[in-house]
Amino acid sequence: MTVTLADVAARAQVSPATVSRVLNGNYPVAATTRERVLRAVDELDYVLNGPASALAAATSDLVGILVNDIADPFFGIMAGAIQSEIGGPGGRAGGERLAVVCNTGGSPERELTYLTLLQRQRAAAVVLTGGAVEDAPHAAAVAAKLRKLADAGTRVVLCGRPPAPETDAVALTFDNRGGGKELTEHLIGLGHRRLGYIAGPEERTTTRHRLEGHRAALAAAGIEEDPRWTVHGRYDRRAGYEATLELLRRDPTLTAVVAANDSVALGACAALRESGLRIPEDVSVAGFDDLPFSIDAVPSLTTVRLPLAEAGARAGRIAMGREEPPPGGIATVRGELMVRGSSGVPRG
Amino acid sequence: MTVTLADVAARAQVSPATVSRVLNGNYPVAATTRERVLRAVDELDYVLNGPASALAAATSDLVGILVNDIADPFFGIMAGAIQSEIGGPGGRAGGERLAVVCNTGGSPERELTYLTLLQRQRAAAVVLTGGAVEDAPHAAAVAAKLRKLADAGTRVVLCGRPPAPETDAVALTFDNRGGGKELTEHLIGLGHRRLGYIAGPEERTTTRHRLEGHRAALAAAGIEEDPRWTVHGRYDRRAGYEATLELLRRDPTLTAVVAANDSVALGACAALRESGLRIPEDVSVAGFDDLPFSIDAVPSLTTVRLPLAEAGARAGRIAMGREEPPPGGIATVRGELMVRGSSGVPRG
DNA sequence: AGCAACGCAGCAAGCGCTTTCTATACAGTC
DNA sequence: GACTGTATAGAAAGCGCTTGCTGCGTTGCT
Repeated sequence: MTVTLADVAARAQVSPATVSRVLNGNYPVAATTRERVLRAVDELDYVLNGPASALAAATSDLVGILVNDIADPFFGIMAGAIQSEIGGPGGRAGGERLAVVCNTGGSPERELTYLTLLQRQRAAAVVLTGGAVEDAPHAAAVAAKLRKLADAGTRVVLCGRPPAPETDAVALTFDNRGGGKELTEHLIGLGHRRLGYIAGPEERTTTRHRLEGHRAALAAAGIEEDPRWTVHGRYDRRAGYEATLELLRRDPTLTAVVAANDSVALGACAALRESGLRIPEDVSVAGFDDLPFSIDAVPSLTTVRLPLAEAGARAGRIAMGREEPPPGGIATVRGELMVRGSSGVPRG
Repeated sequence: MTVTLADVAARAQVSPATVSRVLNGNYPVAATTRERVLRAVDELDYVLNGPASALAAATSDLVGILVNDIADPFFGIMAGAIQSEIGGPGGRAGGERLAVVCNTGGSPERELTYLTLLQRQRAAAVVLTGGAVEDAPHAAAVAAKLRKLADAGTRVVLCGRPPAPETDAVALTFDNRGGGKELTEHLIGLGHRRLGYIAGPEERTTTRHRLEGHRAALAAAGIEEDPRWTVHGRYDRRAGYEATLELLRRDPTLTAVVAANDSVALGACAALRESGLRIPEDVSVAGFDDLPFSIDAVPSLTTVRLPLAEAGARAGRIAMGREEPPPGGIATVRGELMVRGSSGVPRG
């Protein structure tokens, strides 16, 4: 039925071992033999049996990329960059690896299950992207899994995710705290004193870090924060829309709204506009991430640019062992404040 | 080093065969024995060896999803929906399958390579999303691959992609032609007579179909199209921006710009605005797809909504054999015209 | 010319699992 | 009490590939 190595060997009049060596190219094979084998492979339209090969060699060419939300360009951009470095088809690398992205949907259980599935497949490497959930038991479970993966020879790297303690996974962390601080400092510098903050889901590290940065900036400026100024929600436009309405209800005198990310900011803009408020004349808005669409918002969004593609590419190279991990296994990737039209001097 | 089935068997004082049967649950095993085995699995923290299992059983639990651009929500939304139905961790389905998305970047070679890689892994199913490239040799190569995959027992389904002739792959096709026609009819109905069209890459089926719909509408209204009114570019905002500038240069009297998709439309809006033109007073703009951000554009985008998530979910179910394929293996999924603020009556 | 060294190919032993077939044990039946 | 039937567990034969080791023919050296 299906063509096997042995069939190719028979056709090329060599032993299976030789065919295997030609295919893997890590053993000297005479040029003429090689050619004969290659011809046979071609003629028989042979396709290597991945599982068999993985079993015998005790390694596979699978590389997993875990993302929280595949429909979100934040992850898509990172995943694409990682994948392009992993090799995969068309990547810069030589060997053909199957770089696959797994969508956890932000669910801790799915994250764990995917890790198990990848462990089961004896993945060559795993890259986890985006913020982690701040649940101690879950964090411990993930750490344990990562340790086990590493033990089994799987390279683990975290991209845009805080380091995992008790683990020697390489981590490329975004400086969410610093970015958040800078962003709010910018608004304060413009004269804002009453700033609403639309945070992400409570339990995520990213949420907490950005919020901490925001608060640090307020504190540094001697602004006392009103608890009513912070609303939590999901990382999407809808949440931004609703949260903004809520903020406006709580305190109509706010002059700025800082959003957890750009999508949320877009929702905030919509809500403000529908409430008859001009941006930035009446209320300034700021986002985070600088996704491609942010510059097209009207007015264009003041935000913090995260080098998603660069970080992803680097993570990919590290996962492939083509770049040295940063000293200590941890690197912080900084964002860059992008001041655009959505932020301005407050009225009055 | 690593725990194997035999280790578990030894610990549970049963044969490896029994352990395998407990794990696969398709053979009667006494409750007490089962429990003993399960306990051993737990105690040893055993993880099945995927490749070995795939080799022995001649099937794997991998399901591949091919997308053209993982950073584009158009694909992200579909992929997410497919994945959630595939089962994967947390999906509705029972068995745990590893649903993985592969990013072809729109490159025909990568598409082929990924298919080979999936074939090599003996994937259980493969879903190809998005438009295909209209290159005869490549189409033939893909068709051949798909046939081979199907022969090997892999279920193949196309989602948002035209049917593959000479293949019995199930196809859920978007009615790009109909949507394009309806969109342009809407603009014509508003009084537009000079409409620019920013098309996608020339060689893509999606591009051609949408453009055909546009032209059909023009023809039906007796509007003779000026070749200068069509510009081709990539499916991103940048292309939309540049193409719009080009269109304006070629014919400053255009009263409407129809874009290949929403991202392109966003770029078009930016270019128009920078050229001092108001939307829709001076120029109307229309997109396609109705991605989440489209409603947030200012003015919000008139576009054609494609039921991406629904189609993806259906494709996923079909791929898993949990839903009957449509009669004839081909179904057309229609879009819905969303009239919003970016289109209006032309000036004058 | 003689011996070591080398290059290249084959043998064969697994890799860890699934599954067919067989064996055992018990319960039910006449 | 011998016999058949049913339920459950085990033995063993691979699945298709990789790789350490062996073997042989040839080249290089003295």
